[in-house]
Amino acid sequence: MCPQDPNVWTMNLKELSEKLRLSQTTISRALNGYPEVSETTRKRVIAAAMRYDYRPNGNAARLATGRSMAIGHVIPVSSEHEVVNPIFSEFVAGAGEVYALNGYSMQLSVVPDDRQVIAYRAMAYSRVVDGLIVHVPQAHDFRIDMLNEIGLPFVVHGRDPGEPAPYSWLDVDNTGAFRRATEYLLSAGHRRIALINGRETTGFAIRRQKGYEMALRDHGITPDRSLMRFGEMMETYGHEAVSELMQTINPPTAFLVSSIIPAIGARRALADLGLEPGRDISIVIHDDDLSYLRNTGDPPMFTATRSSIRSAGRRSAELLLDIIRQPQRGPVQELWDVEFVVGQSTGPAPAETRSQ
Amino acid sequence: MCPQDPNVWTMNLKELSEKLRLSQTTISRALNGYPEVSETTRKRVIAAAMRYDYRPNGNAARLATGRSMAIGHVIPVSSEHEVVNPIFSEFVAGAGEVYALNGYSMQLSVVPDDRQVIAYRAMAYSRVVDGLIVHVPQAHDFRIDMLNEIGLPFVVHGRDPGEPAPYSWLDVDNTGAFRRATEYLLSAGHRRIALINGRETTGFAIRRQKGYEMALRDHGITPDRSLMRFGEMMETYGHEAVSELMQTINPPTAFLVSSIIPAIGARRALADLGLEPGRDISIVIHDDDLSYLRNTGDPPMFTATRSSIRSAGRRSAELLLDIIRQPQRGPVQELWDVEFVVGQSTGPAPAETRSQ
DNA sequence: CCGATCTTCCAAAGCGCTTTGGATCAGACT
DNA sequence: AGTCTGATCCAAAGCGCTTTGGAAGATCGG
Repeated sequence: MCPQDPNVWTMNLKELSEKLRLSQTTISRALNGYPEVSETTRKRVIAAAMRYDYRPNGNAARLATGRSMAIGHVIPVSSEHEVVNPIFSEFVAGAGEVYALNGYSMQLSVVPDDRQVIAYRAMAYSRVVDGLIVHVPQAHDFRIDMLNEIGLPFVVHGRDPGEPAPYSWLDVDNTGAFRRATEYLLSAGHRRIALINGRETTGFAIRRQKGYEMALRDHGITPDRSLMRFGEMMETYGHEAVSELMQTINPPTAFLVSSIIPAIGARRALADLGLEPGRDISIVIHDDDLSYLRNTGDPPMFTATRSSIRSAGRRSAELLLDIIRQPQRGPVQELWDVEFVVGQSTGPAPAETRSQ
Repeated sequence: MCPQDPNVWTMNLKELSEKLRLSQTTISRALNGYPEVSETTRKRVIAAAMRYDYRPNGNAARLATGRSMAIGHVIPVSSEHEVVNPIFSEFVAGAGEVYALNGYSMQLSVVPDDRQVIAYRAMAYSRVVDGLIVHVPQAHDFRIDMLNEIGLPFVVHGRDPGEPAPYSWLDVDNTGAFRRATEYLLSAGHRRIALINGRETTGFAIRRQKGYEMALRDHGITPDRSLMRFGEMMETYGHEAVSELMQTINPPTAFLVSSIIPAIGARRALADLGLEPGRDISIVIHDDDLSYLRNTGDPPMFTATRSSIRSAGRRSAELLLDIIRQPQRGPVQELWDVEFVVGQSTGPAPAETRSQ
């Protein structure tokens, strides 16, 4: 068999070198900006390359250099709900910008979340990527150990809540954020505050719960498991969680919601009951600043702890590229503070529950 | 310089062949399932490969075969709003499933929408992908001509509303869907129906507008440009568009909204005015069936034309892989019908405007 | 027991780049 | 004139796989 490509055809280096009566070396160097070639021939080469529409074969270059100029991302699809968390697209958009600026491309693998390790392993070992971003670390995450062992550069978005093995990560201060948010509600007189959290095993959710419980305990309140929910970031999840909680004998007067998506469901559930956030009940969200779903308004519609996930994507990519360029440097870490903004969705606790 | 990889190291084919005292040929064939090798040696090879953790170098394989086993997607970021359309992540998730099932990977390029052509060209010519998916075709789309010229397999999600050049596409019947939706509102007595559409240049938006106008004309209504809005798929866009339209002297009694995201903004704008969809005013949306933002309920919260974007991603990927496997076959096309579901967000037109 | 036919394996030639280790030549300096 | 030094350029050796075109060895009918 001929190596396929029935139609696609572009000139290769050898042919171009014959046309130009120059060696392949010179052409390669001219095009890649090496100094060993005179400016006049460089110009000549570039002109010819344009004229004949010569493009180096990426796979050959990758093999020759040992660099793939690509970064891998594994996007898990919740096997339970078939949901792909919308924060990924936003994070990936941020990271993608940085890759593009630096001549890197991005390799995506969309896999059911229970098959993630396989996907990471495949990417790492096939050497088609020079580095990886690890998304949504869990407690005692396999992937971190595996990648450390392989020795492939990687950056974790978030932190393994387990033991602090040395690895590079970028995270927001989830504990601090949710502690702050809870304190805000407490100081407004709320005592029954529900937490509509993310999936229970994720590092994010664990830290957020911790911050929430710390604030409660500081005020002498024992965290009540029945006021906490864990789940996938879906609108319906927020709707269900809030609907259920509002049907209990002693419903919460305030909600802490892990993202704007379930918060929209939460708002809908409250609207079903004729309750208006900010007047009858309070909502604080964590706002990832999704580009298509902004917490806008003046004041913003939701009181929120805010941290741009897109910026996190950008910065994670930068860190990763730095690590790739300077592998000798040890792990880098970056913890981001979270902005707290007061919006329209919070108010004082109703008097009767307040005195309770 | 050594071809980098300071840490990462896995055994290569040559070394494994020496260990096994077999030729590289035999090992390659054994691992790739060719019949010219006995079952006993195949077992031996596989066992050794596992033991020594041998993984073929992907870039070498790609160069040798001429196949990259990768599909490219170019995701545009609106340079105006910095928005990445959330339907992409859903489409890509669907396509990604199919790629994974067939041993393909996905290469993503996130670029400002005005630099798309460059990104497509780079992907196509560097031969690091075996095919491409073209997203959001515009009228007289450059990319289609370019890819046809290059001869790289591709599938367009949507159709160029310009001249019907021969190319492969998968589309939903946007015209039919919006015609149907408009007719539904007309038959409920609505006469002033607003269209909150997508970006004006996109094939989707053009076809939807066409369907909307056809239905209006069928009922003797001249389409009114002042009732149409075009914009990025953002929550705030829906909010602004509806707020503005409701402030006019003769506001619409029904809205046709291009996606659930702006529809949420629309609903918020109406809530600001104390209006309840289904009772005071009507909304019909086009529902892409986003996994994290489902139009659920019984009946669903929004009356909608529904078509799963995830399924479209899956199917587009299948079509593309078929084309790659059988390049001699001509372009394939697939037009999907759209489901129409009546939900809670529509009702009869208010009496006063009805008689108007 | 011998040629024919499978079966099983191998040596070697790519794939299209990058990079090493010179070679060549002009100009500068003794 | 002879040597040295940069400035240019080149031939050839990889990178690690796949695939071609045989070559042995085993099997078998006659």
